Amino acid sequence: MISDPDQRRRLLESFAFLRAGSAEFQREFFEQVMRVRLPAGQAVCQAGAQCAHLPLVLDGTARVYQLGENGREVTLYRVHSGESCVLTASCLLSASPFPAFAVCESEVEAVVVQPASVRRWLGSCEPWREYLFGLIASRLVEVFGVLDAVLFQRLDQRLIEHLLRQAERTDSSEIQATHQILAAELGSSREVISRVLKGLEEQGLLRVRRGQVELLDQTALRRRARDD
Amino acid sequence: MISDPDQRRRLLESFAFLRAGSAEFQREFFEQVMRVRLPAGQAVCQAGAQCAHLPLVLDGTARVYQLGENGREVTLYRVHSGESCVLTASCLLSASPFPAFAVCESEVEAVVVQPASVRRWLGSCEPWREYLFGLIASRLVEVFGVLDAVLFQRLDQRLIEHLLRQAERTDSSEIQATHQILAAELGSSREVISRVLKGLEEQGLLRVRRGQVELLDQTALRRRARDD
DNA sequence: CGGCCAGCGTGACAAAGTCACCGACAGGGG
DNA sequence: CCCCTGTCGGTGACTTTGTCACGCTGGCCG
Repeated sequence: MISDPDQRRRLLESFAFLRAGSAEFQREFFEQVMRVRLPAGQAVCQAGAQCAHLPLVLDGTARVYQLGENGREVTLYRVHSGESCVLTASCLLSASPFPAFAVCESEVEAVVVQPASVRRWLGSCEPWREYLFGLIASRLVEVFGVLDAVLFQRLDQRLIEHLLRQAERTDSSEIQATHQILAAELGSSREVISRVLKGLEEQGLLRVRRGQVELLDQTALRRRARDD
Repeated sequence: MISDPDQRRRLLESFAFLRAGSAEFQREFFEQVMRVRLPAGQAVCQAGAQCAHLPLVLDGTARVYQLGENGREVTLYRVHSGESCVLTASCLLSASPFPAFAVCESEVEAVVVQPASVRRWLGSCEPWREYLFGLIASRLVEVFGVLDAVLFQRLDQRLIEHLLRQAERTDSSEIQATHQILAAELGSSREVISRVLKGLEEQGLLRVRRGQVELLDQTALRRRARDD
């Protein structure tokens, strides 16, 4: 139950489906939903677990990833503010076990919805339906993209692309990340990332320091990521 | 529009959501839906295309796969009788482009639903909602499984698993498939499949002939797939 | 100061993908 | 019958990627 008018305003701003919904839907939404705060590093879902709630993220990001038996990882996608985790949604609606892991990357502020409410609103609220299906579709596309990258693209290109994206996101040419973290991102292993980075450093495209990578020539890197 | 009583009976048998739906829903369904027959080998969807209809398969199977620029493929999942293609569904509901390819493996008999009907029934018919969400969830799980296999499992084990599944499906120890087809199934390349098969043949686990693989010692193969 | 440990480098090897090329086989037409 | 052609499979040489074992280093903390 959300009663604070400020919080209600915040939810309305963050979620278009809520603005688009009827007054009854909004009333019901505020009544049924619960606010939660999760610390950074908090595990949200374990593979094989049943999902008990659908979280809608207001602030912060969570990372959803696969884990191999040898300890290797791949990031599947991230849940940002205004979004929700489709995997959770579909597991919850079909009572299948969650086939991956999720963890909070930063402190996460969210509201959680009971499965029963998720179901009911699917029947009663068109914007809510659109919202969920939109999420599902975009996630599917993302996951397919990951699979495509893993199978059909060279690691150096993928690494460069990721570094460029990261630089753009933080608006800085210095990316704070250990080789281990980059490996987990791309589904590779630390040693390989080390080697590739070293190669790129020898070509003068970037500089490697403990815990960070500095991009030197972003245009050359972009070119390298495309054709090579 | 489906008017033939036999066909209607057949649809009712194939789709539980239809049996579970109200009389009005059934009437509307039979009225809105159209029967199609696609020959084996018919391409159903191209990457980047917009989906115009949601197909519900009555008979036959379709294969959904990713295609890399160098020509390599991976099978993502198959659509069997009684099922439908979630990718199509979600693309259609969210107007995103289809991120993969789909092709009929055998002759396929299906009914197609207009996007408008898909949407309307989501609002009006609970069993239809359950059906679609169930499909989405199971596909998601499958695709995640493929990604997991590609990243974290050895090719020989994956190949063996696939051959064993195939043998079980056709209830025969002889699998009809070229190395090329096996490679496309697993997201590998022909040469590698050839080499792996040769290795297994040298261990006396199977026999390779032109266009087919004969499994000799299924228990040993099963053991090999597990621990190795 | 010394120990500890996360982060990184490296060499040797194994697994997988790529490229080029060849031979073997099947089926059809002359 | 033979030859032609296209599909299928085998092979060697090489590259890329993953794995394993080990060792170095810089920073933190007792």
